[in-house]
Amino acid sequence: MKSTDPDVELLQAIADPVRLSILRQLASSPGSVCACDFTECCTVSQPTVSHHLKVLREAGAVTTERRGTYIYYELAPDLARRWSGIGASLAGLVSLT
Amino acid sequence: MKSTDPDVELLQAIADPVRLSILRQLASSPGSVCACDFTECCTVSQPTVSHHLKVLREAGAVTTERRGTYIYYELAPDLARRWSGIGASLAGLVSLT
DNA sequence: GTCATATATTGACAGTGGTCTATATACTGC
DNA sequence: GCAGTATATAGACCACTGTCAATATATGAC
Repeated sequence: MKSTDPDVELLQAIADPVRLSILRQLASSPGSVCACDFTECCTVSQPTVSHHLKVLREAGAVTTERRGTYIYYELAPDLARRWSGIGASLAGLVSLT
Repeated sequence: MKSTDPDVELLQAIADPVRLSILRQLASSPGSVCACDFTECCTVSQPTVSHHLKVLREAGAVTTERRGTYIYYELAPDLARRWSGIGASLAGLVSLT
């Protein structure tokens, strides 16, 4: 289905139950979250979590930062803007934070 | 991948290039759009368009109205609100139209 | 260097989903 | 009733994707 369209790519990244859980956990956490914390919330194996994180990273939905052995994840700074942009093209949404 | 979660269902419905095109065409059209008008914009066959419209309908993204032989599609009235709700749970978006 | 732990990659499998052709259904007008 | 057109459904095919176990890589402590 080759997307090539970054909007579609972002939407496809978000449109998965595990990845949506990950993003919501990131959104509800004050700072960044260690990759090891996602395993418990999603009932999937560590490689599967790693795979989903990669998808989110490549879609530009999250950013990472290594601190020693651990890797910490955050929502991408422009995620809100991209979301608003797609929403505006769909339903005339006015938005902003 | 059984979604069961209506948010995931809506996102999966939107996260397809053909369906996103359909939604954008609906958003940019003043009134409702005849189903027959989607075939040209998307370069897919009529049954494929019908399939995508069904997915959008079942996800609650569009509503339909039959007028004679034709069936007209519109964006669902609560699509903007649902979009905002998901965005708020993801990135603290404030939105509204 | 070795060991332990955190994360990523590989490779395989099963299920899902988008697409088509062919066919069926729904509606209008005669 | 029949004919024509718009939309939907059925069934098949192929590609993609989510999942896992096994393995590899990376980092820190020693």
